[in-house]
Amino acid sequence: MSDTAPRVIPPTEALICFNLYAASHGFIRLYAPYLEGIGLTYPQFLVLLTLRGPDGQGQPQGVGELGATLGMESNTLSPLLKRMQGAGLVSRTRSEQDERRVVIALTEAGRARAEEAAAVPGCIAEDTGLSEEDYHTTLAVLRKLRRQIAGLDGTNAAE
Amino acid sequence: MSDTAPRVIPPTEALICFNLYAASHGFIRLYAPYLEGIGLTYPQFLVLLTLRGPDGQGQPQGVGELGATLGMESNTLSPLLKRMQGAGLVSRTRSEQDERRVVIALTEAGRARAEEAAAVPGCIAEDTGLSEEDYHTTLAVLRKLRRQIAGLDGTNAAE
DNA sequence: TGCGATAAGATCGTGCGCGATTTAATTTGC
DNA sequence: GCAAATTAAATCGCGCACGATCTTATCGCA
Repeated sequence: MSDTAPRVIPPTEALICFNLYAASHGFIRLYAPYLEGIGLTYPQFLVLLTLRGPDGQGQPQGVGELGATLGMESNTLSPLLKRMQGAGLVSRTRSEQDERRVVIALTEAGRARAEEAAAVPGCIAEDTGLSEEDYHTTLAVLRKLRRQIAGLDGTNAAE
Repeated sequence: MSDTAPRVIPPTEALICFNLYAASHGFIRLYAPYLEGIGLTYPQFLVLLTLRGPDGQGQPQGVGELGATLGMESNTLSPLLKRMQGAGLVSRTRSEQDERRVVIALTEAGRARAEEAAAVPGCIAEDTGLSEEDYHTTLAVLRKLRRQIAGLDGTNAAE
């Protein structure tokens, strides 16, 4: 039984990046059963929430805007959005003002699905049993960390 | 210019899981140029660090132990380790005591590469400009979070 | 007005993650 | 001592991530 516990502390445990990596995947595993229940993958869930907007009044947006919000690029989003279109959740239409742009909008089914999706984080929060205070501290630490590393990777060097 | 900034705060920003997701991928992007320089992917880097051990005196271990440390399973590790074997970094040998087990050991080249890998986190830490204090707070928050969600996903229900 | 530069998406190849299944070896129960 | 249950790893399929490249549309500017 206690053979499962590692003899020494693995070196990865001291790294912020590994703890982020492990925590992120851990959280996605928590979401999995809920998302599977409504037929979404985790990134699709994020896209749906973004299109829905904070108050359920989100507007259609281009692939690029969506990507800027979520930290994804067209090489990830294009196939993902095509799958979501195939599932009847979003529409993809070329902008008439700028034929390069593809505007993504929720379909009726997509809007309904987004409502279901919006309820999931609450369930997870309950599961984790994280206190209100811990929640806010954690969020603050993570957002500070993200700001710290934003535009540090060569892209977005200037603002 | 300021058109890039979102008009409203995206709902995903309020989620711990998205902030973990974004920060994790952000960090991996920071590591990328360094790891590319030594011919490693990020998960391969983690495997190499784990095998190296905290003091460079790590011992060979089974696929399962490696997976328990890194939060991966054989469906991820098996092909990954085969690629690392192909690159001459590790050896994969069936245990004689238990023929089900496959023991992973660093080759000489692997040990050398692990030393290079062990130097990378220091470079990143410099890049980020994170203070000693912030580093420890962040690490503490993340490890607490991981403990909070560990064994909450149905697997590992009991200890 | 026309042409080079830039920008928005799409496509392709490779390598993870992970659910589901398979194969093979060990342990357990009788 | 042997069949059933358990365990370790591998395999398969699909969906991200992401670097690199391609296509097409718009912009800049002489």
